[in-house]
Amino acid sequence: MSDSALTPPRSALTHAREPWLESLNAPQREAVLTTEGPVLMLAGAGTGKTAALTARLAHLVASRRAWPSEILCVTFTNKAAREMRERVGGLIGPAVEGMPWLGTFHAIAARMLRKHAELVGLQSNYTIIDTDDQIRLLKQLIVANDLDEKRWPARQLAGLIDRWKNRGLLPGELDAAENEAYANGRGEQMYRLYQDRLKALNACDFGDLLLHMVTILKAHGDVQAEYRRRFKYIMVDEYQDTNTVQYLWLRLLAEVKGDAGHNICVVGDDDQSIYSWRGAEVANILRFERDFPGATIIKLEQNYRSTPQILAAASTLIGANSERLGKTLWTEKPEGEKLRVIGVWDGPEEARRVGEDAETLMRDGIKLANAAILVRAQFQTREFEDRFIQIGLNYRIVGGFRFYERAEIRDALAYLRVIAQPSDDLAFERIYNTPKRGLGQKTLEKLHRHARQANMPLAAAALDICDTDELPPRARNTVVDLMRSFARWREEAKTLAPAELARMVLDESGYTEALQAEKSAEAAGRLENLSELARAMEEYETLGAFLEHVSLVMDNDSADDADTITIMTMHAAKGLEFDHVFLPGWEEGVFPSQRSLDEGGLKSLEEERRLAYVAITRARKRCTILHAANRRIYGQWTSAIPSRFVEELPEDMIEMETTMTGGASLWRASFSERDDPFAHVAATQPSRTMTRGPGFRRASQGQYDPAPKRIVEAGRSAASFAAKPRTDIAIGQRVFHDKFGYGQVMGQEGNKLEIEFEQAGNKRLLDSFVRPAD
DNA sequence: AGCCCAACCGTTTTT
DNA sequence: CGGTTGGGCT
Repeated sequence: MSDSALTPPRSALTHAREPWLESLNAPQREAVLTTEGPVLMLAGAGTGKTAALTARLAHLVASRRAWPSEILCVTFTNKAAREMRERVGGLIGPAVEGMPWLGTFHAIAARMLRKHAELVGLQSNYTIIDTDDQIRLLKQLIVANDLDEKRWPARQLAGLIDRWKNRGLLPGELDAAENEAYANGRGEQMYRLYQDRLKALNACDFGDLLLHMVTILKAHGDVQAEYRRRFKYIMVDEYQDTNTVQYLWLRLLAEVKGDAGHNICVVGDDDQSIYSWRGAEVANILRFERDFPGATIIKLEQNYRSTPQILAAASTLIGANSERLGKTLWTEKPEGEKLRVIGVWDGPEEARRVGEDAETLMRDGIKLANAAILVRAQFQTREFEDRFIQIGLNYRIVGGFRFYERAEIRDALAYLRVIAQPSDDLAFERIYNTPKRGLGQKTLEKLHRHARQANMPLAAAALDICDTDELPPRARNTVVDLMRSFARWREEAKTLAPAELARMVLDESGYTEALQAEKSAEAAGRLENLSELARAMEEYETLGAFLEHVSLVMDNDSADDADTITIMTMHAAKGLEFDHVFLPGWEEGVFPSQRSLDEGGLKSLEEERRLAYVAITRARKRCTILHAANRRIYGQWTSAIPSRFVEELPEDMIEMETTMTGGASLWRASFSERDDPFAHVAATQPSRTMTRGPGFRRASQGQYDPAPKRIVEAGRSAASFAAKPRTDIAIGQRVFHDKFGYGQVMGQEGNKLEIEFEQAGNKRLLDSFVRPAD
């Protein structure tokens, strides 16, 4: 169908004008040219999904089927949206500028909601609160309703409410069991109270953005009709990750009564569904054909990324799952290496081994940026970090706290929010005693009481209360000062650039000063982050514009160009690719994780398997899987058998290696434990057992001598080949390190330093990790 | 109001 | 083991 010969002249013309079609394969082209009716594009890993999606978008515009403003194109992350915009821009030029409806689910829903806010009792300038505010608000409600916050933690309630919202459930729509889940049947009541409180604050949380829009679209046919008319085409990326409320929202926008359905094209891969724990429903993609009858299904199966060996291994592994739509990846790439499966003694050895391999890569002239270590859980990163610092290997850990989640950034933003929106109580509460200015719980309570009585926001109440004698003189003076500052800042905000205002506020509030006084490594980092924030604000004309951006775009991609190996979770690696991929920790209890084995049964085990599939398919050239016999988890030495996923790999695609004496037989012994008929029943398998045997003793007493022949001496390690000692650092000098803080240089050897840290003790590391102290 | 210590807990993460 | 949190003490 995709061939131009089969389609009339128009297509020939199209080809001439649309050069991007040339580089697509047949199914990709079919996906681009099938513009009418529902389309499900099943795109396996590395099959050029984004290329097809962007080409389709470009095609719709170039062929005049729709104006850019008539296409709704939804992604999950800002990164994906940005990438799409850039790539489409590369194809059709500045026309993308006029694509207001290309963005994340949340950004688009927020935009719609601004327009129709009054239909759910909000004003169009509503605030979007994040998880932190959400928890604090719930905590207040829990206490106010005489619930024991210890027994019924706010986190748990927040989790429940999130899940309800993900499923599109309003307070009145919970069934009995659901309601029982919190505080003996008070879940629904608390949910309702929370929603009321949000409304009173003119705020909503992330879940509400979509849920409110679903409510509006359902109840107001005119609004729904308006959007249906507007969106001639709808495209959805990563459809397997959609949750119920997103699905409902899409249906309301796409469905046309009495018709086969709108021009909705969804792209996804059921085999890469790894987010069920945050509400994603694989069922959405599995059901697509039934939801949108007459759908065209197009499979992208030609992989442009990996070697045949990597694909075969991944395909065999995922074949063990049930309920798949089923795809078979293939490639024209030449034969490559087999996958390596390496068994090691313990965690430290695993890290040493990966470090050595990375050094070998460097010696062979391969850039470390082409390699990645993908772990199941964050705790695994530590072992690598320790080792890499020791041998001076450049690394980068992706994940952890994101920029806008850091306390100092959130504090700074809270100040700005109070300036922009005096009614933002949550922001006010956050900073009214940050930095410490001697206002405590009691003052806050009085403010709250006054605010409630006078029915005004906290900030207004604070101003008001100073005319009374409700507060003791000291507190009153402090509050007066603070409110004067806010009045002044609000005045400045009218003329000053946002970035300048931020600097002024941080200065005058005493925030900067308090951090400077701390003198710790952390504080220095925080100050750095704050200037980063101010720098980021330079691009914005108004404070309001910046805050809107921040509430939805919470990402922090600092693209540094240093040649570093990347350490990140498998989840975070989805969508990325690397020549060389290391997959450590393939042990029962680590991967698949103990929790997935204990809870969730087969379903969650299959999700772990999909995660393994995602991880393997990140590799372009070489994939190295490791498993350790012993590992320290939560301070306890634990021994484990290799992951069942290792067994599921096709034998002829892998090369086994073990560094342990006794060799493979030891592992075979481990495998044979699974002859136990219950071994494959997740919950009954005692997969992680404590060991008090020789292994435990040897490892914990540090007497284990790692096969010395394999260890590259630190002094000769690859990192120091290009040793260019820094001229700005000398022995005896005081230096600063982001993680270890201040220290004194005790020795220098090439680009390596020996430093006696004030807090962290003696360390050897690369000079690029430190800077001279001021 | 603020500091310190003990108890607790411990996947994956976006917006 | 190590980070966070909350309660209790000063």
